[in-house]
Amino acid sequence: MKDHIIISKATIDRLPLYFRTLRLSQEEGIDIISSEELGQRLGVTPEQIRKDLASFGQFGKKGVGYYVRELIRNIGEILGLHYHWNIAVIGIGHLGSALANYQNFMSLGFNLVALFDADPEIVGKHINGVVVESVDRMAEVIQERNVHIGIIAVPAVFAQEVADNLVVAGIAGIWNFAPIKINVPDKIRVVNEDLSVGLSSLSYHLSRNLVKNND
Amino acid sequence: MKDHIIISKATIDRLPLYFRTLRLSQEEGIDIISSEELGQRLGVTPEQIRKDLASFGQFGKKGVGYYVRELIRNIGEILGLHYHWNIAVIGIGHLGSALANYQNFMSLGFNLVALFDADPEIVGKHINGVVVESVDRMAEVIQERNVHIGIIAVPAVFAQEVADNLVVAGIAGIWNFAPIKINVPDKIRVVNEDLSVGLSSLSYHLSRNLVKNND
DNA sequence: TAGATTGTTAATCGATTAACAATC
DNA sequence: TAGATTGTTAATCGATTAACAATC
Repeated sequence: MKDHIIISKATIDRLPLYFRTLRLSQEEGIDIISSEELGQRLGVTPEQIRKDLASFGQFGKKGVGYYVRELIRNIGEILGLHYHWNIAVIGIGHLGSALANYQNFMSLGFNLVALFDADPEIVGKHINGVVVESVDRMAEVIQERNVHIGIIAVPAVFAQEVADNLVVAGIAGIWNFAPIKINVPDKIRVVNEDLSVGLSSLSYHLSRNLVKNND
Repeated sequence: MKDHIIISKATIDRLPLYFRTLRLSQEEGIDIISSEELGQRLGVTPEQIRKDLASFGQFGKKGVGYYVRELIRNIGEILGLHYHWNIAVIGIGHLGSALANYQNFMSLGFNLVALFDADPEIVGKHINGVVVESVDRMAEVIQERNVHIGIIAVPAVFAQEVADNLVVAGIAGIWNFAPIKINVPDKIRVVNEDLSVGLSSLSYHLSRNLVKNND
């Protein structure tokens, strides 16, 4: 693996897509797939796929294609899914419980090991086999259960406070669903998931259709 | 508005961010804001903000900054939020109900007007003031209630079928949460929301930290 | 007027697409 | 061997950053 070279964010974001589509192909009994065929299945050009993969090594066989099983393993390792990170969800409202129940995370190899909420009514409930703890116990539970990734699903006003506590507790990465910028030390990795972006961009494009049709 | 020029996707995706941060600033009583100050608040460079806004017109005052109230209105109109699109959620599982309850959509001006599920146990329930209809009635309900945007929150295997039905019913845009590529006619706008991308990219970066620290 | 800040043009950087030699 | 398909290099395209003139 050429890990001295910086890989583009766009490439990294496409890898999960490749991973998932390859697994589907595998279930269909496909053993070997060309970049052409894979590209068709996920709406990406074959050149793009070859370029993306080539930045990590030579996974294909010229004149043949890619061995599906092998490529799945390789992409999984590139993404670090084989580490089976322990994840915790903070804020067990509608969104938090949906995330706690989201089976796709488990199928990617993540382990849900802790849930937290501030509401005494919710603390003690079981979701997806995990009991909801009080946020007061966050630091100790995170250390005990060796949580690597914290998923913030609390209202925006509490997000920074939760982030601070996660950092103190020794979390490595944060996945933030609160619609607000959180500030953390540089060594902590943060990915923001902003649900209003998708819907707003739809709105933008639909409006433009209206304008165009009125020409 | 210079709508003959093609605006970059990256710019459009930042507008909702500006919009939200401006509204927060407004609540704090700020009337005028500079690109410098706004940039600090959302972690974007001031040049980026000025460039983005300038592609739609001249919204600021040189030597002064941007009038917050006015800029909010302008960005809202660029994004087409003033059209108050009618939205429907299909698939009222954990994720679907979380989306149906997500207040941020309402605050952006979207109207939740319909919910659909295939499970008779779920049909008839009320969520966020809207009753869940059977998917069998999708076409007629969508037309009756003039639904513009369909949010697909069904399992991947049913996503294409749902998309086809939405298209037949005359939907304008689709927001797809199913982890699969859906095929629709070109005139239909699709935005894919892929929750496994964020978590996988976190995993990727955390793995690289491990590798680096072992040097 | 002097200071501040926008809007725009030019320079740089990064990502995608095209082309093709290498090779299975 | 001939055909197919990768991996890589070069060319193009697009987005960000830097610089600064315009002007409030």
